[in-house]
Amino acid sequence: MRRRIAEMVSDALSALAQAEDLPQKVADACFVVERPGDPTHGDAATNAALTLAQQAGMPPRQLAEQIVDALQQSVAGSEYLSGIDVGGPGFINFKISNSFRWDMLRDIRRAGEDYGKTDTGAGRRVLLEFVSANPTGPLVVVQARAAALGDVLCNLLRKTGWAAHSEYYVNDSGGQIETLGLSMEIRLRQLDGEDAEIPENAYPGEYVRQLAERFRLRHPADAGRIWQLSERQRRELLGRFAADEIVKQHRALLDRYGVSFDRWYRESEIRQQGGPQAVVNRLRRQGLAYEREGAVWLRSTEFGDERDRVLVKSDGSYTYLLPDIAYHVSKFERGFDRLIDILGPDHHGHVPGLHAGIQGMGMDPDALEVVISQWVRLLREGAEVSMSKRAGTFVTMEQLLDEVGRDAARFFFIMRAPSSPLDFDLELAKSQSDENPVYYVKYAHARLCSIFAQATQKGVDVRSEDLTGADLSVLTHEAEHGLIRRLGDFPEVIGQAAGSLEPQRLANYLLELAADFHNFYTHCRVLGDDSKTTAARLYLCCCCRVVIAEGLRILGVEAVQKM
RNA sequence: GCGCCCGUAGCUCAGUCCGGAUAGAGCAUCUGACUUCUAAUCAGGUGGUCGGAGGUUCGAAUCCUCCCGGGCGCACCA
Repeated sequence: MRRRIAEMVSDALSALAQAEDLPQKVADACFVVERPGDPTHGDAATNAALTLAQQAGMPPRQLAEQIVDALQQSVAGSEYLSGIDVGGPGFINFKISNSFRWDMLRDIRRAGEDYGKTDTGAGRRVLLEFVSANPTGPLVVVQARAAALGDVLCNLLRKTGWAAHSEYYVNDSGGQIETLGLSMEIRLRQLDGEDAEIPENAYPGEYVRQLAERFRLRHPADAGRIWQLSERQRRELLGRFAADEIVKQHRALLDRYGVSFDRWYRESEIRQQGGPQAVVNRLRRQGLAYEREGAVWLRSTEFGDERDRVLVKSDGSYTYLLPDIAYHVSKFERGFDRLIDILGPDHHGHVPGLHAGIQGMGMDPDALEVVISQWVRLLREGAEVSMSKRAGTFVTMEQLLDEVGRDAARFFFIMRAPSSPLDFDLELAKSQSDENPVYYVKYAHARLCSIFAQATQKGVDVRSEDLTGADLSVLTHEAEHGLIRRLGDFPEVIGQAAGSLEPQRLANYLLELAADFHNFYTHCRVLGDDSKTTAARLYLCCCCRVVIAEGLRILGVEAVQKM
């Protein structure tokens, strides 16, 4: 629609230029057609006269009048436009016709859940990596945020025509697994009645003790035999066992959260395939890696990094960065031409090295987009819940889910821009009341379902063909027009949210849509005496329900029938 | 010190990418609306130096520069 209007304005400008009322260059200047914030200004507006006034050498309003004159012809010929005028400092406002509204509703009903789907991605392959928590302890609240974000982005990208895959990178190798093994060893000694202290560099959590108990239960034979192994072998065995168990727990918890991954990619796989070694070899060959003080360094300053980064430590073990570069190389090799990493706020220092590594390996660093998912601050009764592990007040993702539930948690995380630190009010998220935005949207959906249930009782089948033929011309109330207009915005919102990787746009849209619906519900009785009005309003309700349900599906929030 | 993010109503935040019409919601607070499809709702009132200062522009919350405040990062940790 807006594109059509833009063409008309363009044509009008050319016509004016041709008639020599305007300098030629005005005809190809830029302007936008958008929806005005204030509905009384019409359904679409262009700032053409404002941007071009100076070049045309006349006041904006006067130019606007001329453009409007030139547009009159085409507006009169369009079945989708019903009016045009000049407003404010020189905006040209367009009013859409009723037939446009009706056609749009029919499009929505025909498309159903496919409404808003686009082919922007053209089937190109994109890989989203998110959460990727170390398997050394329970998932925490920031990871719940990243999980919701990644899952919703994945849905949005699929909705816009991308072949999106989600992946979880499991750091199941390296120093931290050894540390985990050490922690297990201490706990096993304690279980055997030894008076073993937990050293500073081990994980102190209670969960390690539970894992140790499980190890004894599962492998009673090994539990005695491990003490004959070398320290290194023992810690590796125990660390691996614990990490595997923790990964299983993470996976189960994420499942419960409604987040599943297409693939769990283990760092140990990358290592077994020799990925890190291959990276070092190639970088060395190209002079992009060098040895200094017994360590191998990446010459990342070559690519704009502020300092070079260590790839292989002087003790021969890898840094986090090296296998991660190898992992990203594998992403490209597996045919993904766009990569999105969602990282926690404490990891952004890692990005320049990764970019440099990718570039050094001959890949396009711009193909990797990094989204930083910011901190979450938990509030309880207005006070911050301290997240200190030592103080023992720290809240895990599991506790959060137990307390507020999946839908509220996901919606709250998605409501805010990823780059903004988030205050999560536990009381508000839990409250089953009008204060809670999650319920506001869900309630709109439940209300719609309730209307359909009533309609069915009265013998009207909302899925039947007779509704398809409803006469939509009776939808004339302001609340109806507002709702229809909002429904028409859905594809654009999807496009924006997916394009900017900012799902909060969709959450905010759904809140606005729900508000429009509640307003409509209050002012326009659906199941009334007049069967024509009833049919048309049911038709509108069908469209509204589809859009809310589809929006909630993308957010991973359940669209309930009853509340 | 350097880099990234944030600063909009009493509180929590949209809006910033792509500059436009009197800057929007929710919560809090005040006033109204249930014999009718769910009042988990609706209508209305109160509430603003868009962190500050310059600059660009016909026009700036939005773009540029500088400054202030808060968070995070700057390891042979991950």
